[in-house]
Amino acid sequence: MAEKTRITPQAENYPEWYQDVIREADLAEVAKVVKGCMVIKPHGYAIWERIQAELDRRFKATGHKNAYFPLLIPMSFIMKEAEHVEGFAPELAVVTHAGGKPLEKGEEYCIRPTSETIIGHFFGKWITSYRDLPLLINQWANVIRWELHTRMFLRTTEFLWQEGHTAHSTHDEALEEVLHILDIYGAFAQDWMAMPVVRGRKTDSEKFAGADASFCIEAMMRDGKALQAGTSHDLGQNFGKAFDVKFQTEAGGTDFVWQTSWGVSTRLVGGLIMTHSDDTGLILPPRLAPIQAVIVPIYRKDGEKAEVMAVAEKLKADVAAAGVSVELDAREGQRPGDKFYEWERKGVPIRIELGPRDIAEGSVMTRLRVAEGKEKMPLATLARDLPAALEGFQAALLERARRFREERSVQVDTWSDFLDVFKDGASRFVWAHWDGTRETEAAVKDETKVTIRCVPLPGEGPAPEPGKCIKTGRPSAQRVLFARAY
RNA sequence: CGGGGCGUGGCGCAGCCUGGUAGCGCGCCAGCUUUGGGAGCUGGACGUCGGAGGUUCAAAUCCUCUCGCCCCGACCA
Repeated sequence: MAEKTRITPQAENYPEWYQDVIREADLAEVAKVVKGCMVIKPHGYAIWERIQAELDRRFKATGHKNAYFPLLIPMSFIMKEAEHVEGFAPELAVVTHAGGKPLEKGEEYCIRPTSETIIGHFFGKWITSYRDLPLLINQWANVIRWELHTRMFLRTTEFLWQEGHTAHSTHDEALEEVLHILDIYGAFAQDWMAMPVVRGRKTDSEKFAGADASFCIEAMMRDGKALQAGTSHDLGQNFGKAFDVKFQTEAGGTDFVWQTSWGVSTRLVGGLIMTHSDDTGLILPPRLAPIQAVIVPIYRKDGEKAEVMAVAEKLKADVAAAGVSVELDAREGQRPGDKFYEWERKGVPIRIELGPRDIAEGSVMTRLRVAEGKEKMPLATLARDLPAALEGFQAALLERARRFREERSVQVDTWSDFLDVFKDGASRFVWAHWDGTRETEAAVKDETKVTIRCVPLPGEGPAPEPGKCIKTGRPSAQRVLFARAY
């Protein structure tokens, strides 16, 4: 029988493949009626909810508290921090009319593109003493940035995220917070998303508008491009000064607070898709899969149906009791083959087939989402063994992703080799020397569209060794990460 | 904003050149037969052909304007 090709193969057209996977897994659709926006459908939103739940747990475990600030920000606030204005002004959506009347100049609001300014304002009201510090706040919210090019999950006009905002009495403490959060992001990406990341510092030209330094985690997608999956910023005293957030120090003087901000967004869902999925559809790591296991009952006659469904219901209850999120696909009118393909497209990690033959043998046929064949497992102990099987699958996905990345990571020492790696729009992770100047970085970008993703933190990437800049030949202390990026 | 493309049942498309009263596939609904890797047959529902104006006896088709979307470039989590 002819295989239905609902999903464009990755090798044929990667962007098409990405869109197809999202459609076939029923994660989201382009809103169309609202420019650049998307509708996150239940299966996609459920993944985001699982991401939220785990990150929220980790933030709270490290002393952060959730709060909520207004969606609308006075335009005057945005104007207060020079670099911030310059960075965000072009992509603001501004409210110019309200209550049936135009707003006066100076009364306009923008819809938040990020909340440093309005949170800075309130920090100024809340903080008076070193005893009020550190102040550790997180907000789950939506933001709007008027992007020219949008792609579902990766870059949409409106997106969901969390933004952490903290204030500290010393720069050392603020920097510690910035790096601590980066570790949380890195650990989450690796342990929950099964997505290996490189932790690093952004170059000056890539850093957040208004930050002294930006740190990031960078992941490799299956086309070799890099995805910035999370950022953590050392804001210095920039916003403290702009919003007059002063405090009395223990010694009796006054100082401006040292702030940080950090965030991850629904972009993570895009990263998840592009880290694991294949030409059959979505692949989800069990820890983030809304449905971890699906039971597909198989029967011919009504008599068989009653027996199979009874056993299936019992199995479902046992599996659920073992802590596994399980669904029994009892839909009529669809043959098992249909259901198999559907759940594969949706990325369910393990499928359990249960029919009269299995019941007679006291077993079930199982199949992991990434596997050659099926495995027979005893019915009696399945519920007990399933959690371990899922953990094994989680680990296997991480290992697979890690191997994929390593195979596409190279150290490059000459400009011609560099051009060769990135020719025809290809991308890999290239570790190469850079002279540290903005000019050289810009020259590389202009010529190749390749950017420096980050300067790796200690322990990331190749061990630091001096060398010569790939473009200018000038001295360099360590290799940095180059790649095409989303 | 520059270059290219496209708007026709829910989705994907044909029809347009050469005007004649809208068709195909998938999906959907009903019934029967099926059900261990994408089922078959029969019957059925669903369209102001993106919008406005014009030419004409007659416009999905020709002309003008307009709106929207997609792809490629400059901004970005």
